[in-house]
Amino acid sequence: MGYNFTDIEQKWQEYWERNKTNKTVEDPSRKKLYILDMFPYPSGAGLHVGHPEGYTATDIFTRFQRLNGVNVLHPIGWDAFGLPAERYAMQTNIHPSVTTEENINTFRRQIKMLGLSYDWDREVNTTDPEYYRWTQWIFLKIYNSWFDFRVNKARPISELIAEFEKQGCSKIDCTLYCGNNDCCFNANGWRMMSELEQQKVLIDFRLVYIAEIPVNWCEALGTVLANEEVDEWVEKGYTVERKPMRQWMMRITAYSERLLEDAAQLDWPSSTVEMQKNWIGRSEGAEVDFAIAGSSEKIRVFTTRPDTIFGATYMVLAPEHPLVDSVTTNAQKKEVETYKKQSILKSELDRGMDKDKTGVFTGGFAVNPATGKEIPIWIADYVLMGYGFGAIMAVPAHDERDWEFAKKFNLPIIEVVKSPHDVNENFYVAKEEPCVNSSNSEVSINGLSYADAFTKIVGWFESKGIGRKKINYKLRDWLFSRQRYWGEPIPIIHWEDGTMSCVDEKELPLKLPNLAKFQPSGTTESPLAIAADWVNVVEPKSGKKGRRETNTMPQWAGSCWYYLRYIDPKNDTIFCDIEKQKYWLPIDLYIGGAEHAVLHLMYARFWHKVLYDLGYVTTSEPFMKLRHQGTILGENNKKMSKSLGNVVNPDDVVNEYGADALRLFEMFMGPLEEMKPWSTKGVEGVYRFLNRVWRLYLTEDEKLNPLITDGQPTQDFLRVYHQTVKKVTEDIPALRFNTAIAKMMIFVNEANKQESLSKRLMEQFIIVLSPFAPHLAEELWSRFGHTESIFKSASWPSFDESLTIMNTVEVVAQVNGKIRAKFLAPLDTPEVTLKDLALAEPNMKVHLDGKQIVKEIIVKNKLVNLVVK
RNA sequence: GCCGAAAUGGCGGAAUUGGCAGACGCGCUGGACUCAAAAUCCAGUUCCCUUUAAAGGAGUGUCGGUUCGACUCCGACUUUCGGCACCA
Repeated sequence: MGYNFTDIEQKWQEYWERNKTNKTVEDPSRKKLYILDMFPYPSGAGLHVGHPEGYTATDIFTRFQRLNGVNVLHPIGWDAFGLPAERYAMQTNIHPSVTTEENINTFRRQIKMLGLSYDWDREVNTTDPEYYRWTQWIFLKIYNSWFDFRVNKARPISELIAEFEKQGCSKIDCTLYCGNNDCCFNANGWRMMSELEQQKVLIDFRLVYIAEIPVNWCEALGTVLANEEVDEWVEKGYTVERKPMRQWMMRITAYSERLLEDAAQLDWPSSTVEMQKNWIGRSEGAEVDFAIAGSSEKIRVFTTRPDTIFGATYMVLAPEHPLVDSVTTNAQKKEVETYKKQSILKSELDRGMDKDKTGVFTGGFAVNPATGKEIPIWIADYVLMGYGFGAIMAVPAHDERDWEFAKKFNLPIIEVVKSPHDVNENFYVAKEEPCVNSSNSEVSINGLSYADAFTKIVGWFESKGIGRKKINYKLRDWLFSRQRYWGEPIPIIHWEDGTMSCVDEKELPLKLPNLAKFQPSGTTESPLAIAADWVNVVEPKSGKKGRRETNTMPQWAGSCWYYLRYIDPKNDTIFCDIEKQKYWLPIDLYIGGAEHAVLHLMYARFWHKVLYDLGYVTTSEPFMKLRHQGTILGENNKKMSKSLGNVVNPDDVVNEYGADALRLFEMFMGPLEEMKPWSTKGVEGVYRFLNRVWRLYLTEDEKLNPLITDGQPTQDFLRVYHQTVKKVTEDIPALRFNTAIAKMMIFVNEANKQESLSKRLMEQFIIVLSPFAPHLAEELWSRFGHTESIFKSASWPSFDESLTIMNTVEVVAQVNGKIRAKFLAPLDTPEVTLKDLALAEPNMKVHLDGKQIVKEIIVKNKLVNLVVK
């Protein structure tokens, strides 16, 4: 029988709720901290033990900081749009909003049961029209923006239109937007365009645009998936195929450089920064144009090895490349068509699976600008349309893939970098050796190192107007539309004349229509297409007919800015007041799963940067410090899963041991960021500790322990106390909760040995314990006669460094680095005395007997090491 | 294949600046209390040799190096986990 945690925890949870103990308001006179948990998706399964891990960590930090007088914003809310609720609706015809609300209620109850100190007045829910009104509003802000590479930031599209009206696109490098300069126009040209033509031009500039692209279509789900999402669903057994479709895209690629650069200053796990870096995939190289023999057209390629251009013996286009048809000769047409069809059907995943090189000759030839020779043009699916220009110059001698391909199809291999072996036997990709066989009448890079050859040959490209230095990124634009019902409607109307317009800001939120059935529409459109009343619109003035966009936003949209809404959750004139942001931003600590390393964390940074450029947010980065909680495995050391039957339900743990025990155990298991297995015995261990605390303070009949008096503590116990305060004070900000708890256990063990206990110390210890076990702490605090919450009436105790130190220390005596004796000496005993004390140890004498001391190492308060021969 | 992280008793882990390896907890062993059990309390618990103690030896994934001294620093390797994967 332990203490009655059920009553105590319920009592204090009700107290906090009634008294709004955790309510937070701006107070410029106080230091602030914004401590955030990753937005939970309220699934039907309820909370699992992984949730309380991160939540408890931030809660302890929050409570600790509040006890230190810091004004802490610590909110929670629900990322509630998403496919599971919609799939449930397809099966049952129960509206997703109904299941969503039920799930949220479960999550809220469970989270409150854990005693987390959220300010519940700031709770947000992405499916609430008052919330997604602003998601739509931000979407429109992004849509109505363009990225100006001249100033490296987003600007309102109206400023671009103003510029076009004045001077056309003369001051803009159009190649960065529409890929060529062919469409360029002057001010008059712009004015002469119809509205539809103008809109088409602007599409290439907007940060949100529609494109016909091959996407990952999942028939069973009735929706497309982002590249990043494909694996997840394929793993679950769904089939994902490639299909060209009209899709909404967000131009995240415009921010490649800034997302990369700014990541360096963030206090994030290095592995996460590294993953984002790899995802962005910056590489420096050159773009070069290869003329097509017998044509005025050119093939543009990206290469990181322009130094090897003299070795380019053939070219490869991606099967989807727009020039494929025009370079293909009649003789090769059939073969090329067949190959194209095959590879377009294959998903990128399938293409990657099979590393065996395949391809076909188009019959066409290009001219290598360095050698002047004609080289064959092939198509092959090892060249991807989505990277670079979807075309490569193949240098088989110095590239693994090109070498394999050349070997298979008998294409010439020419050594242009001095290689340690015959390049016909194997490729050589290293950059250490100088160039060879690389000269023509205008330029020679023979004998030059990689760096010098790179500079010289790119200089030659530039002088000839056929190429230039180029930085390329792996990052691709974000596929933003989903053919779903349960998501934010995209506030765009398509008119019968082909033009598009935004839903007026004043009409937001554009609410989801009520549907009775949620099955896919049968076409590739979302179920919204069925809601005729909602979809079809007429412009009141002109009578022009239009159709609403039926795609909805992906689940990531709502979580891209939720942390801003928490700052100002009820504002109905703006998504977040800028003055409030100035106080609260940026987020000082963000804790959540590592599975969001690239997706959520990259998308949110992107939106934040756009809003920053447009002047709606005050910082360039949202999350300054990020940590991931480690996965909690089942008791059998395997990932928790229903099929393995090793899932632990927090409800059960709380029922049996209480929330304080659950919190304490999750923190005691090991380092926050590491993966670690659950242990029911371990929960019992910390539960025993809480009971020891209870009994230390209260007698059997719940009277204050009579040993607690106004007397003085012993020197030794006073030291343990100060050591405990120090350890916990230092460990909490460093998120080392396991060692902080260990020290508190030592304190309680020592306290139990005392013949009398200082009331002052014992009261202070409750404060030290309170961030970890807030319910128990509140209860004990009240037993000392306090009438207000510990978190309102107490402040974090200070420690005296000098009192943490022992005045007698144990010193180790070593001979040749091996411990031969230990002895006690007063603190700061001089070295000479330490040596004498060591020499006096009987066992030292044994080991020193007959030997000569050649060296003495004496470390004050620690050790004496005598080196002998 | 490439990038990143990790490896310490029977188990989770501690030792953050090179200075007593194994804090704290679990488990286990013995004891106290009890008619008995639970709960609680006390003692012990890295391994080997030893009747015990003293004393000794080995020991932080493997091999080697630096150092008076290495879990900690350096080099090579093994294994596990996470990510990326024809990215030109």
